Amino acid sequence: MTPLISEIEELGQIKTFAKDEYLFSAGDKALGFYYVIRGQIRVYHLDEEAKEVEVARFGPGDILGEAVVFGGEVYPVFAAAIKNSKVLYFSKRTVLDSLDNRKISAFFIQLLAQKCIVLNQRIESLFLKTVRQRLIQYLLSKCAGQGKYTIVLDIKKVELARYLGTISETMSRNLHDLQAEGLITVKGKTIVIHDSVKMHQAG
Amino acid sequence: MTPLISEIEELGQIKTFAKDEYLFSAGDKALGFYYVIRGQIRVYHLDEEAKEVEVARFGPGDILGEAVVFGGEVYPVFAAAIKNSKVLYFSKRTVLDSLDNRKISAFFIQLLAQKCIVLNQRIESLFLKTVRQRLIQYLLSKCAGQGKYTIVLDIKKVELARYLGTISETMSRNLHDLQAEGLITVKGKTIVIHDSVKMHQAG
DNA sequence: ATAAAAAATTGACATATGTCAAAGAACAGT
DNA sequence: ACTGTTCTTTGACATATGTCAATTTTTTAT
Repeated sequence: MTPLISEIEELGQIKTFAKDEYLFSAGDKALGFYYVIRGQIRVYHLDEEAKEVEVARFGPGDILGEAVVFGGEVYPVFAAAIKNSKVLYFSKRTVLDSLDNRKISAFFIQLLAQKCIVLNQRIESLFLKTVRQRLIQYLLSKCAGQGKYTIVLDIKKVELARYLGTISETMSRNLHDLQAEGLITVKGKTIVIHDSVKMHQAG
Repeated sequence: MTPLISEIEELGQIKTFAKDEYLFSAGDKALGFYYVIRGQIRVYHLDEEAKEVEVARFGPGDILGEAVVFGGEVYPVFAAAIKNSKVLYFSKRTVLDSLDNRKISAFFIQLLAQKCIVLNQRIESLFLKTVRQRLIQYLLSKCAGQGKYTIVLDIKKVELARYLGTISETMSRNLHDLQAEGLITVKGKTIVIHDSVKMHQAG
């Protein structure tokens, strides 16, 4: 989620993509990037057996492709809409020509810097050895402070599993264990954390 | 490795750090970042048992701390020199005041964008299931094209193991296996890849 | 050269995790 | 409400990996 500033909004042009339509393909020259207004974008690449492996998903308020536009040559992945989507498209030329504007350049510097920080956190959490630890950390990251919290997952559990670097079966078992230990209550997509402090200790 | 441009070099001030001296500590306000001229900087954080966990290492030509300066508030980690080191220090104020200069802002945008790309690649490689796959990918990344290659590790094997998200024992066994399969020859820090194509297939 | 310290390898072993398969639960469309 | 589809959970099982401990190799210092 990144709110745009008006100076930048003006640079973009509105585009719409129907469900399953491509924004770009791997290998395409990176000529522009996208701000999602409405809908959802799936980013994936193909493995050896030409099977799609999802690497990220972007929704309203997210920006995608900017790192490649500013720091690379060609998109390394595919991007396709999974719902009818509305986006703001920013062409590389237009944006580069606007970097004289201090507000605009500062915006992108901050945007990219924050992305770096998030990516670094992601890497660190992948270094946590067990799925249990990664799962606990993820759940705790969804609630601030201490006490009791209710989390409602906004993604499918398969997707959460992938995000945590595992598969749904293993995650399911870990959720089950945490529940058996009395740390959480799971009901469909709703997860109640009974005590975030105890939860943290259990990691 | 990032070569500086003269406009930016002028903004920095030379500082030296003795072996084991701190550049900054976790929790410190992020008031500036560093370009390493000579020496080596260890970046780490402390786990629950107050044990140091290294997360990165920076050498000549590397820039550290810039993402936090541009996109955060406080350093999330510790940084200390592991050799006597010479660096260029850039204060946040000085750099922010210089973003009117198009060349300077473009430099940082590209720098951060490329870092994002590298971090994304890192995340993707951590998603490769087995240590074997990650090791093979790492070795292949060290040699371009196809054919026979000789790699000389410039880091300790424990460090490479950590980088790959594993421990030295497991890496050692995997190197042994690859050698037994005739794919590589290991002699100390020197690793010879006999055929990068076969190597790739073995992943 | 020799001794001491650090790094790397190897073995034995427990276990968390992925794979395969099947059963249950939640969901969407008619 | 019913039916087909998708998502989730559970079980049985093989295995890659981390842990602990011992040994060998390499590096460093005297």
